[in-house]
Amino acid sequence: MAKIISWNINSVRLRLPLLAKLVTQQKPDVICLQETKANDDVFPLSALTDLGFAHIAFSGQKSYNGVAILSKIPFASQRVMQIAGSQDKRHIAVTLEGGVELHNFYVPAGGDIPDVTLNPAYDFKLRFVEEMTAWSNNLRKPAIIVGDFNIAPFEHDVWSHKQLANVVSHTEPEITRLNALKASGNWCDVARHFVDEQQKLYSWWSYRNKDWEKSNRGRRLDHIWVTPNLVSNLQSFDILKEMRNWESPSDHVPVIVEIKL
DNA sequence: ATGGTTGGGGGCCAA
Repeated sequence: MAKIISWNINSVRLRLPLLAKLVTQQKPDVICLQETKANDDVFPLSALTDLGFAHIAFSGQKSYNGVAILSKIPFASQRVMQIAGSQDKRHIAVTLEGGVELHNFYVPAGGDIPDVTLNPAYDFKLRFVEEMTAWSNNLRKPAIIVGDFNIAPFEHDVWSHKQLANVVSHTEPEITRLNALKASGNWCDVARHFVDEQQKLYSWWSYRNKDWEKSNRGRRLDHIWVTPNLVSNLQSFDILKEMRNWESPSDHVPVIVEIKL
């Protein structure tokens, strides 16, 4: 059984102490990070190796984006994709020893205005997910995709379906495209495999709130999906909500799957 | 309708 975590860490260097605490508490085999916000030459490789991860793949850039996979399981191979014509570091993939492909994505947030003619970032986000779909169609199986998809697809993936209907992350064009991606690989949404669709489920709470826990205006932006042939291998799913109250937290909390590889 | 906070990096931009 392998425990795999996906977490938008919002600066890998700033949050090394939280990462250490997470590793101590959860003892994961693999951690996929997004928004490392560090160029490769300042990536804290030795500190992460010291946390027990002998195998680390990373692809970063200065200030923005950046992804990494920390693993106790060896990699048979690793690679990155450039998506939607961008140089952004938003994807990294490894083939885990045993043959399962693990893909880690940081989907663009898409800016504030949900209009492709007024907001190039929103257009980029939609095209990014469309290109993921084209990629997914040609994927060899079995595979796991994780990451900050920056889209909350279901009604109860947001605190208010009505109030967020025109807010980027929960708009119809985004959800339509995410559903197309999901259908292209017949992907299993692991969170909703374990937790009923009618139950509220969030992985992100804005910093711009006096009391995130009391207002509880969350969104489920972080996802773990597996190919159909891995569904019977799923053991558990969890969202580490309490980590949002740790000192100097990310605005995202880790999502966790246990799966037989 | 607006603003609220955070991180990186040294300007504001992105989230």
